[in-house]
Amino acid sequence: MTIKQENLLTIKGFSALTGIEESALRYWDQIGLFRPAMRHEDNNYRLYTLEQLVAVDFITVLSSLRLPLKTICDVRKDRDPYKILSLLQQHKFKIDRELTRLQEIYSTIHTLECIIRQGVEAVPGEIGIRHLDEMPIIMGPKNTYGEGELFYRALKDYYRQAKNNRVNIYNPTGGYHTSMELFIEAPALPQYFFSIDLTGSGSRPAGDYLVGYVQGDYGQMGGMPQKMAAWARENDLECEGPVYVVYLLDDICVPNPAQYLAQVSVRVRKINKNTWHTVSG
Amino acid sequence: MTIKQENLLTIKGFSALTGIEESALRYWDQIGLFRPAMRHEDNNYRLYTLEQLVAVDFITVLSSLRLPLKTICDVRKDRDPYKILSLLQQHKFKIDRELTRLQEIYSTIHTLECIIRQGVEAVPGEIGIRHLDEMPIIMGPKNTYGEGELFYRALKDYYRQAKNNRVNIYNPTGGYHTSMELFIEAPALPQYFFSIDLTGSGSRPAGDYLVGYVQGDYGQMGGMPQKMAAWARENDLECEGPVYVVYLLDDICVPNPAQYLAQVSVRVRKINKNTWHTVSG
DNA sequence: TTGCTCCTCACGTCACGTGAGGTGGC
DNA sequence: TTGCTCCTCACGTCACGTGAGGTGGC
Repeated sequence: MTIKQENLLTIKGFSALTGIEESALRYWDQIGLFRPAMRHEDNNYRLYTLEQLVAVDFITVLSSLRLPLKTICDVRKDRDPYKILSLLQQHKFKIDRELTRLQEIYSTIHTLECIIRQGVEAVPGEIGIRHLDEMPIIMGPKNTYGEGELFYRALKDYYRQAKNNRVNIYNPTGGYHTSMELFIEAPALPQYFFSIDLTGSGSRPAGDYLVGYVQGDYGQMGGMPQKMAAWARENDLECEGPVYVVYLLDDICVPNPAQYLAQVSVRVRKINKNTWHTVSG
Repeated sequence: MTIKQENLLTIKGFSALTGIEESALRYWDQIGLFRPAMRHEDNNYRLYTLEQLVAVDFITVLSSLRLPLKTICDVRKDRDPYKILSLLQQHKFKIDRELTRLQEIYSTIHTLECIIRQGVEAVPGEIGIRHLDEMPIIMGPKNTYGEGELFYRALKDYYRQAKNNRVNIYNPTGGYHTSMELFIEAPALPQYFFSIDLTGSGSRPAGDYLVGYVQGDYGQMGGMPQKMAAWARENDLECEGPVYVVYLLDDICVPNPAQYLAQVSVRVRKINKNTWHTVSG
C-alpha cells in the first residue's frame, strides 16, 4: 500500500484529528514513544499517516489513567497480544479502584454539602424540636480519658484506628455522648467519636430531636447542655438515649474558631400531655 | 483552649496520622497553603495540632480531583460557607464527568480485551461457520470514493465526524460492506465504517456467521473474499446481508503490519438440506 | 561519639506549555 | 516583503521527591 501525499497529515492536521496537542506530539516524538511515519525530505516537517491513529488511541487510553509514558513506551517496544491482554487486565483493576475512590469522594462531598447547608440555616443559640433525617454513621471505639485535656489523645486514637480500618478519614466526624447526664458532666469529652458515612452500619435514627446550635471552638459548649436540659424540663420532656454533637461549620468554612457552629441533638419523650413548642422554619 | 505539648504533633506524627508525605507538608507550608499551628521555640520544628486534621481532609478532598493547590489556597484564604458550597457543587459536576469518562474507558478496554482474545485464538486463513454474539456498533456516514486510494480520505472523514458527534474515538473501528458482491469487488473500500461501542444503537446481530481470518495490513484481503464465497457455494450456502471486517490484531498488539489479523464475517443461509461443516474449537 | 529527628536549600522529575529565533514556499 | 506553518532549543510549570549538609537533645 503506497503512501501518497494525500494520506499524509502534517502535525497540525494530525493534532486536530486526534485532539492531542502539537507540543505533546513533539514530546512523544522526542522520548521515542510515538514518532511520525516520516519526515518531509525538504523541510523536515513531521508527517503522520491515518494508520497511526490506532496507536494514538492506545496511548491515550493507557495514559488516561496516569500510566507513565515510560511504561507505555516499554510496552509498545516489545509488544505481543498476551502482554497487551495482561496490561489491559491490570488497567481494568486500576479503573475499578479509581471508580470506587471517586464514588467515595462524591458521597463525602454530598454529606459535607448537607452539613454546611444546615450550618448556614441554623441560628446560633437556638434550642427547639426539629425533625432530623436518618444519618448513617460509623462508630469508633470507646474513648478512655485519664487526666484533663486528653480529648485530643482520644481523637488521635480515633483517627488512627479509622485509618487502620480503612474508614474514609475525609468524612465529617462527630462526638457521641451516651447520655444527657454525661454530656452535661463533660461536654467536651464524648464517649465515642463517629464518622458520618453512607456505608456505615450504625445510624442516628430519623425522628424528632431536641436540637441546640452552639457557636464556638471545638468542645466549647458554653451553657448549652444545661440550657437544653432546662428547655426539656420546661416543656415536660425527658431526654433519652445518646447526645450527638456535629460541627456544621468549622475550619473548612470559617477561619475563626469562635465562629464554628455545632449541632447538639438528643431524642426526647413526652412526660405529660402538654403541647410541644416547635421551632419555625 | 490552651495547647499542651501532648496535643502537638511533629511532622512525622502528623504525616503518619494523615497519610500526607512529609515533603508534601513542607511544600504546602512553603506555598502558604497549609502551615503548622506553630514552630518549636528552640529547634524550629513544625508543630501541628489535631484540630488541623480537618483542614488537611478538606485540602486532600479538593486536590484529589486535580484542583490546583493555588486555587485551594485562594479559596481557603477568603472562605465562607456560601463560597465553599458553590465550590463543592462544581466539584460534584467534575466528579460526575470523571466517573462517566472512566466508565467509557472501562468499557473500551473490555471491548479491546474481547477482540484481542478472539485474535489470539483465531487461525489465519481459516474459514468456517462460527457463532458470534451480538456486537453493538455505531455506524458512520456513507463513504464516498472517487478515484483510487481514497480509502484514507474516507477514514479521515469518519474520524472527523466521530469527533464532532462525540463518539468515543478510542473504540475499535471496523469496516462495513453492504454485500458480499461489493466486498469482493473492492475489499479495501467499505461502504461504511463503524465503532464497536456498547452504547451503540446499531449492532451486528448474534447468530451463525461465515467467518474468515486474514493476516495482513489494513485492506490487504488477499484472496479471502473469493475463498469465502467459494466455501459458501461448496457448502450450499448463500451469503446474505453485509460483510463486517474487524481487525482483531493490529498496531496495538503487533508491530509488524504483515501480522495484523482481520476477522471477516457475513451471515449465510442454507440453500438445500446438506449438513454444515463446523469449525472446531 | 552515635543515632535520631528535624531543618533549609538546591536540584531533579514528569509531561508537557511557551516563547525565541529561524526556515521554506506562496 | 508578508503571512503562514513548521522546525529546534531553552526555559518555565506544577507538586512534589531526593539528597546534601547542618542542628539539637539523648
